[in-house]
Amino acid sequence: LTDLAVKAMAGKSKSSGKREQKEISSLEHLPIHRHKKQLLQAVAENPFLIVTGETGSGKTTQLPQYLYQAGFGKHGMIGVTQPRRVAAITVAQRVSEEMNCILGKEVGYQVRFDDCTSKSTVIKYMTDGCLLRELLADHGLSQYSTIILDEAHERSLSTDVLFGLLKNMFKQKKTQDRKVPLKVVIMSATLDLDKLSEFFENCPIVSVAGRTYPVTEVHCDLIGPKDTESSLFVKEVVKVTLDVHMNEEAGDILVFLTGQSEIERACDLLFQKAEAIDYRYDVQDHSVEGLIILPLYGSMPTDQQRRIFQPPPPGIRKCVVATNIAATSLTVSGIRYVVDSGFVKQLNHNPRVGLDILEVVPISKSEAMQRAGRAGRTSAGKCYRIYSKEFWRKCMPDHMVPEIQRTSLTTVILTLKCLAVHNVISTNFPYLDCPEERHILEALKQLYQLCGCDHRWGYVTRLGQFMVELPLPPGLTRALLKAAALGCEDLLLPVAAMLSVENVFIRPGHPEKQKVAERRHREFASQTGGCNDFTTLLNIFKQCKSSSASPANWSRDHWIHWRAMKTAFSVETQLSEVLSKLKQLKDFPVEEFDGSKSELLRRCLCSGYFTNVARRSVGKTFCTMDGHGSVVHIHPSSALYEKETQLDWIIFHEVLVTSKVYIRTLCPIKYEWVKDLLPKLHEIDVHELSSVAREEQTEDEMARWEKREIVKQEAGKMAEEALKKLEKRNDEKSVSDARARYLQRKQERSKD
DNA sequence: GAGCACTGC
Repeated sequence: LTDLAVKAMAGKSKSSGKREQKEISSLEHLPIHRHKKQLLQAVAENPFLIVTGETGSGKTTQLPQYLYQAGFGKHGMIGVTQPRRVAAITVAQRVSEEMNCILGKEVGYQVRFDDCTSKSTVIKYMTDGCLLRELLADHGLSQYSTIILDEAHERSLSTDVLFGLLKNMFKQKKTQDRKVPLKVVIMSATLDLDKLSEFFENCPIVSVAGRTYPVTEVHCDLIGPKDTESSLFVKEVVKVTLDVHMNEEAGDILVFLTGQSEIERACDLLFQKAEAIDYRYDVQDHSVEGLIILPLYGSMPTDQQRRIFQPPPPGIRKCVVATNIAATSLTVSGIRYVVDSGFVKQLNHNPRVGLDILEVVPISKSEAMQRAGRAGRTSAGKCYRIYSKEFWRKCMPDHMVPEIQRTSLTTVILTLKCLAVHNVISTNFPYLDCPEERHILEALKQLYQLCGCDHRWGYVTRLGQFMVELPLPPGLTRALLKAAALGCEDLLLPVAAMLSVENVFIRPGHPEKQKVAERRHREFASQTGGCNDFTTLLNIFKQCKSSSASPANWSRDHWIHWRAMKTAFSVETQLSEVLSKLKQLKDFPVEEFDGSKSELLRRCLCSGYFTNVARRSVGKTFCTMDGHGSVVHIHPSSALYEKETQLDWIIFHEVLVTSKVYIRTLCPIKYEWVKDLLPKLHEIDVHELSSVAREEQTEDEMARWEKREIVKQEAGKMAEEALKKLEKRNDEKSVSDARARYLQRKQERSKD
């Protein structure tokens, strides 16, 4: 938890410094204090309540204390959820200080890998994912008197699921075994409040003033509705940033860009204005005419992040060039100017091609307002937007599409079914924003394929109940359970852990160092035969864990991210604990293995990844067998890159869509291993899986055929769209190749 | 011959 601690400290030093100057009585000057009576009365009289207020209103720290003082904690804990772990920890720290008690006693927190609560805990801060886990174990949330969902406007996947479940609990009166009915408070910035209120039985809304300063918004008109090239906005951002630096009064600048490469390019350009210094190879302070330039993104080493929070020397201006991480996760103090690129990198799931695509898209108006707000935390500020008013009107949606409408829903559907919500279609389950039906159907199909739900009507299976206990993507869960049944989970646990954490391979910016790192990485592959990326991950895990020197030093010497390795070790421990509990159950499956030992790992992987089977097609390309028939390429980071022609059938962990459609982390398999599983990919009619849900059992054959045909047509359209996107990025040669492949595939299909 | 935002269990 070192890294979390660093971030927690960064936030803490700021707030505790403030607190030292003021007495605890200053809490009474918080904007929320005036609403204390009104809030307590509203909670007492209603099952649901919405509290809205900007940053600095004190709602997160004060409302739970008010409720506690008013006796709401007598019949159960007051649970407060946060979308992020650091937030849950820091807020709990702060409230325990305010209440003058030891953290973990009356006030505690729970996040993954760290439960800091006790029997005496009455106010519990936690991540929303943790509460969802608790709900799986205790459907009535009997430990709690009150649930507060904080930061609801962020619409995290878990918060959205909790919305529906808590509303259901109220509707179904599942709270009958309670002494006192459960109270639910939703805390949100001012977004769609009427809709939220309507959703929660027309509950009252209490508005609390914030404590922020005015931010002047300036449109620079450098980007219009027609500008979509990402190379464009980096230049424009740099231009505006330099303008701000030259012409504006003292005050630090926060620049919002889309990702690491754009940030590095922008920093390079900023430096070029003075002299050619490559900041990446030298961590000493550099300044461009009184400007310190600091990149900030998630995968950056923590020791470099520390400098972000330090104030600049007198007379020097600090400029932080950051990803969206600075919008919510990290607070940089002293910011007076924000430069907004207007774009964000977002992972979107497309059910029609079954691919996750990471794409650069315009932000929403509410996200732009959130970014601007970062300039008004300590004094009045200014926000420079590089895009025009027309871009704002035409290209930016009012609100971000919530995560539940953008991601694969397999895990969500499994969770709901395990909570006795068999009917997952919107006509039954209350989604605040309903995912498209085809998202739900695709999730049902995948769940069925992994044996998590039943063929008839999609009821959850025993295996599905085991699966929900493991915090892993469904395919990987299935593979791990297979391994456990065969008694070889030690082989798969480290692989599952390594696949759960961010990429462990360090890719240095310096070309020479990059070669050294690459050589080191290739050794890991060749040590275990050089033809299985999963085994390579297992190899790294084992070596790092058993390294005689400190594992941290070992990681540095081998160009491996130590931070990610530490997380992988924690994940492996947790998965191992969950698995051994499951194995103690009487009906946990036990199977015999009849193949050779060298096949064991791959055979287990097949049981979960047979939905990710591909077969070699023309040249170095592969064709997926999941029904989409997408053409994919092996990513150059794979040990099997440039060994394509030696391969026939393979399974892969993930797809990346960048300049081509790449598959990453893969291994060869034999057709016999998946032969019996493959029909499962096509045999099921997804509408049958959900027919009970939609109460359409009587629906006649014709209508179903029609629907199936529409789905097929859409899949075809989507393939064309995906290709069009690639054409833009590729050169003419590869475009014509792609087109040829596409036409060939189309012809082959029509023959069938 | 690539280059991947951010969370969470």
